[in-house]
Amino acid sequence: MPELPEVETIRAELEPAVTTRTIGQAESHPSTKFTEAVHASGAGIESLTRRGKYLLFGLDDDRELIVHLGMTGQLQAGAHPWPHDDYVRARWPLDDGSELVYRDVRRFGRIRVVPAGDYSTITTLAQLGPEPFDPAFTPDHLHRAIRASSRRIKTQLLGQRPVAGLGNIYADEALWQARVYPGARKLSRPAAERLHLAIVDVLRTGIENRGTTLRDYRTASGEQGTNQFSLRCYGRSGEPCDRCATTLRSRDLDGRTTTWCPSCQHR
DNA sequence: GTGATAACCTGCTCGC
DNA sequence: TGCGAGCAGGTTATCA
Repeated sequence: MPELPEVETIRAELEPAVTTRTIGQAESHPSTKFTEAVHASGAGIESLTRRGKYLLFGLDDDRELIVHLGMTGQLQAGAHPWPHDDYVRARWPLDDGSELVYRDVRRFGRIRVVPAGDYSTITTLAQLGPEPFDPAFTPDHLHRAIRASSRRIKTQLLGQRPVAGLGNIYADEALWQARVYPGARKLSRPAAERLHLAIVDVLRTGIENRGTTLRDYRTASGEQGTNQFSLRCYGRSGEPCDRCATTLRSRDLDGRTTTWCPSCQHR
């Protein structure tokens, strides 16, 4: 389940392998989620950046190849990234003899090719909140963004509008660290300041640990991340809270399994 | 426009 | 051992 730290880790590893390379005749899985991969054939790759959980390959013909990894997406580049198994959804051969390969078991990912900067057909990307490490992401911004909706705080965070890049793992971790109840619909100013700090901290730690590998996630070089050993809330239902020893609970919140401490994160 | 919910998708785990 | 049900969850579409 690649979130911002996982996508950033993959981006940083892929960047030197793909920038300045020219794409040959690409291949894609027939699902409409992936068929646009072939539209990048013949283009040169000028840059590889990230926005939230999206990878943006800047092409030399004023277009962008956009890849979202969904739940189980993996990207690797090299001479022989993967054998041709049933889960490879796209291949982009590169002019140095290597290839960029996208593999996605559950097919929740998406590949698009759009005019550079035109995200009008990718709603989530077009309406993405600020990057967590951008000066525009402030406690005040977070406070105002949360107040603008009556939805649960965790649901809003997963919606990518208050801040870009959070998924279920890092949202649970940040809310635990900030002592904010995930099902709350209002956020006080002091709580917004704690949550702002926590979001930045858990994502920065996640990047330093090269992501969280629970099942499918691998870096672009095929290695596991190590952030799973730093998790203090997500996936620990039934275990004692690191802060107060109260047993952590989990429940379904708007369709997402949510873990929290009923004592530290009181309603 | 907003909020809630279903659907997509497949490997894995668990209970029988 | 084998089978079926349920679960995991990011994004999009649909409906109220």
